Amino acid sequence: MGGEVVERRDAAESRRRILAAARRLFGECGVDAVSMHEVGRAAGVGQGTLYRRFGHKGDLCAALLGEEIEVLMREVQAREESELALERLGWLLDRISVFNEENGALLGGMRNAGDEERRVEMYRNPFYAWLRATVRGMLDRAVEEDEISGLDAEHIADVLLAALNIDLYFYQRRELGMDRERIVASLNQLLDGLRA
Amino acid sequence: MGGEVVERRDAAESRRRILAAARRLFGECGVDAVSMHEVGRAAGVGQGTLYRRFGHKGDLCAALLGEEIEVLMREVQAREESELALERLGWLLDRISVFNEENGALLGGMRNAGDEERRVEMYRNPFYAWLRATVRGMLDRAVEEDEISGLDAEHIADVLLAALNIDLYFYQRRELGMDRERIVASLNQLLDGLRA
DNA sequence: ACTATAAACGGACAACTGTCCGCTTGGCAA
DNA sequence: TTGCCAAGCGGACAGTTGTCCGTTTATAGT
Repeated sequence: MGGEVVERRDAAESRRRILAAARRLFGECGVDAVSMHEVGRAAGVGQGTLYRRFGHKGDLCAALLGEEIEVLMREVQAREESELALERLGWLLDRISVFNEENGALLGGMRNAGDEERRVEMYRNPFYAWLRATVRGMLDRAVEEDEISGLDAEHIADVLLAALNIDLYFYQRRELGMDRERIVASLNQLLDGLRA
Repeated sequence: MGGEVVERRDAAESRRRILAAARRLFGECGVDAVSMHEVGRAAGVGQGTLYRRFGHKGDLCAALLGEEIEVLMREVQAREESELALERLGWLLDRISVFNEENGALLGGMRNAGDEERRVEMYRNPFYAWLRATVRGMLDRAVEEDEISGLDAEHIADVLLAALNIDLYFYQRRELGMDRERIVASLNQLLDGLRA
């Protein structure tokens, strides 16, 4: 196992240049206004090289989010076992809304998809899988500790995350004028309803 | 008011031909495998004509769904006032899951989007707006009648609909192996938690 | 019937995505 | 050091989306 072959030096350099160029261009012009060709040109690599590393713009966004995601994961792990599971879950939902506020552009970039395969790919993404497993774990724990009862934790984990998906979130924030606190509070009320 | 100018005869004929061609091609090859140019060619109209009527493939899918949507709307209206609001809502969620099963391909086509504008457009779509208003109305009614209490109906309406969005639905059905009944039952449990 | 004109038409075109493939090169083994 | 070759590279290219604009046509008014 662990057949991980190390990346060749030129390949690592290309990856670094691509990510740097993408970070700069996305920041300056917005994700949607930058084409993959522009990223390649700015990074000084050809299309083949670009697409070899990142199959599409969403991959690039996901890679750029990597660092932020690790911060989030560490914060979650640091809280482990420190309080009631349901309170930790409430905190996580709040934290995800903050993540949305801070990383909306890249999260949005990950959701651009031209066919069903791409759209479903979102849910297979390791970040989503981790969130899903984490939320589900908290729900399971809350059931074990008799904080709540009678729910399908696997399904409800998806429901809670769907409620915070970036497209809906932006729509609610910008077009419906809801604020972050209201959205989080409403989800917490929903969880409260499950209290045993 | 009602400044509705009638569609010119040639325009109406084009629309008819486009919808017929799209219905056939989407049915035969799947929405994603058919390009807008192919639809135009099959319909015997140019690109200009095609895009004049339907700004993008999602519009075309929405138009093809029109009839099914009207059936759904009439069914909902027929149930009006016939029972407790919360039961009507439970029924509607079940009905939406059936709609997903039957119209997944076209619903999916409406979600293909290459930028944020397009992604948010989904929520402005009249069908979504109607669903949203309907679910919210049922929740408001349930609060009035003291069936439930303490919830943000406007927000929860979006949550319930997000829980049934076609991408998540397909993922749960096909990759997680959940069945329709389980998904609907879990949402109903969630609603039960809100009972006063 | 005739004319004016707004609406509709169609296809060329520009931009973007993603793939393919022949050339180049880093790194290992002899 | 040399030679090998898998990995990497780049840019041409095919397919798609969506726009633009010169031409045609339905229809209302005379």
